[in-house]
Amino acid sequence: MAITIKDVADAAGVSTATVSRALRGLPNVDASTRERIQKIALDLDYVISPSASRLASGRTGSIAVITPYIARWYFSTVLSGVESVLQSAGIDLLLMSVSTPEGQHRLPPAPRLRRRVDGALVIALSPRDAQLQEVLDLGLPTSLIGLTMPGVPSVTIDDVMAGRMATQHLINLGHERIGVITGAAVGSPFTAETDRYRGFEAAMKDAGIAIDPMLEAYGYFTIPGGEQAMTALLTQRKPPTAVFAMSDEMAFGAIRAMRSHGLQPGRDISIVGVDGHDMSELLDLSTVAQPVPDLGRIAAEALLLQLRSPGTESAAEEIHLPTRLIVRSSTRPYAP
Amino acid sequence: MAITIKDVADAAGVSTATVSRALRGLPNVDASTRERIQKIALDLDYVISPSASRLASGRTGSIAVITPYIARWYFSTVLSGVESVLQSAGIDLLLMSVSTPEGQHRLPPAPRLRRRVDGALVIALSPRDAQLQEVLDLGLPTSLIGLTMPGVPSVTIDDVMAGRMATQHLINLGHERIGVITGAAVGSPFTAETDRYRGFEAAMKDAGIAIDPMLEAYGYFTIPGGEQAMTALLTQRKPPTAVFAMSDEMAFGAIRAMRSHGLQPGRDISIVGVDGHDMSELLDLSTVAQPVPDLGRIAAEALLLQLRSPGTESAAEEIHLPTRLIVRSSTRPYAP
DNA sequence: TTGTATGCGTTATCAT
DNA sequence: ATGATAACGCATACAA
Repeated sequence: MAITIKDVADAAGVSTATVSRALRGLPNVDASTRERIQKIALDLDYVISPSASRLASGRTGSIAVITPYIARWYFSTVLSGVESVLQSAGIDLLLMSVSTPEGQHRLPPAPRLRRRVDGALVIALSPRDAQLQEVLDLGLPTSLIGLTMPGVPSVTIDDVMAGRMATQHLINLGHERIGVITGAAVGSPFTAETDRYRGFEAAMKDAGIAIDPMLEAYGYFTIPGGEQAMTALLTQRKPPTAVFAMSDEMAFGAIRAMRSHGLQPGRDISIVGVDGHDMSELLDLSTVAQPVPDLGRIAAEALLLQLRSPGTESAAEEIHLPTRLIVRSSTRPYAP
Repeated sequence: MAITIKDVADAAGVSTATVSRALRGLPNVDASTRERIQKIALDLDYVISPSASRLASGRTGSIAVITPYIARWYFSTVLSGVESVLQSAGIDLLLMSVSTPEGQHRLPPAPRLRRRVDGALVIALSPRDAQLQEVLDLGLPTSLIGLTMPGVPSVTIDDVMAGRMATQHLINLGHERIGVITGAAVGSPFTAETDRYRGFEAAMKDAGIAIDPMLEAYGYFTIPGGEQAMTALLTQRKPPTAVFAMSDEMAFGAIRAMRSHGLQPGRDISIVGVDGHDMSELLDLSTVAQPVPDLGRIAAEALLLQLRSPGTESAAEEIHLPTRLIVRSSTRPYAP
């Protein structure tokens, strides 16, 4: 059927071993023979059989990306960053989504990884997720994106700082009744959400402003959730004059709720999000932008490095990428 | 190192052939021995070596998804549909993005496909894309999503109908000066864009309304592009009273342009898009919604079917999924 | 129903 | 620098 390494070897009058070495750029191959072999391989339209190569070498040349969502902005954007790096490196990208605690029925990821990838990249699962633990227990080289775990390499932003920046921005504008839209009730430790809340707390404390528990609402990191949360805040006796939404998508929903109530973002109530979502500019939303494609890119590069350095149990580096506050018209000075 | 089929065979007191058959659910295996083998495999924590299996069988158990973008809504949403089906089928999903005509430097997809996938799914490339042609020339079972080509199975919406529905909606509201925001200048045939334009033309013709070339603008299917296009339309001597944007994202940009000019969607100028983008509800955008996750799901299922039916050169079915008009407040009756 | 034996296409070890 | 050859782990045609 297809051309094999043997065909190339015969055509070149050398052994398959030499062809293998030549084509892979290994040393100890005469320059002229290498060149000849390369030309013949090209002429014959030879492509290596990945299965055979993998079986013989033990390496798969592919890595898995494990994510709870594919179609959401943050996740697809991380994924695009990962993909660009892996493509350049000639590594196959296996995509697998996993169920979320609430989510739909899916196969657990760990069994699907065994013997088929050299490493894994995990996007924004909860640190206490059992599935995540199973993946880590596989002992594969793994990097985390958007979450941290002790002893595991990761790439994130400084979420405490992000929460602080957003909150401080509102405080600087003179706001004191500051609401916050978080994800859900129970925040597990070490999550982005928890860290952002800590930043919120710290900024409020530094400013000497008491946190009003009535001004907290759950938005579940979705647009409808943000809308509901904001509606809840607006129907309070004393609504906030400014709101910190822990994601742009929740902020979008919040803006919608404001409009439904005849309120205008910025003019009537200030709101700031986190993400730097594509749509944030469109909606004139102030936000703490994170370099999402870079999160994916850098995590992928770190993982590749880990794969290439045999044995070197890297020091489980935690990489933090910088965020920046983008001020738009959704946040304005407090004007009673 | 790892457990092999031999270990399972020895432990069960049978041959590796029987283990292979038993574990893959092939017939001609005694029920009791199969059960015993399964239990032992489980106890031993045996997982099959994909490389070895692929090498021996010739099948890879994986399919590639080829897409020009990963982080854009349409593409990531299609991808999520594809992924759910492939995961259920136990097929590996190899993700590879390709360069667009304008796009960044990337490796051509075809060489990366050879000998490593059983089939390919292509999302919304141009029918005249050379890369697409190379992929098709590979002779792999392939399904197209969001584009059609003679002789190749595909899953799309009826784009002519989509264009017609959107336009007819505006006409029904009494509009006559109807603008249109398309992708770019040269529309290749058989593309969604061209078809949507044909639907636009047909609806206008049926209504006896002349098409004003001055009311056409290019939005390049992006938000900024849509914004520019709308700005161009608004700075005409006689701006349109309604606009058909060929994608929701271009409509989003258009809405922004309208706001910049102090105009309100629906009240001042009506606008309708195509997609049913997550954000369309948030922005109260009327749109012709397409079942995007279903496009991916159904294409994946069709491809799986094709892979399972050996030899059956399926009749290159073109599947069209239904769209539906969602009316929101961005479109209102013409009121001079 | 089960076992035997060969082939799948490389890589890597050990010679030369 | 190059060659010979034994793995690599499974699938499958053929026998039994």
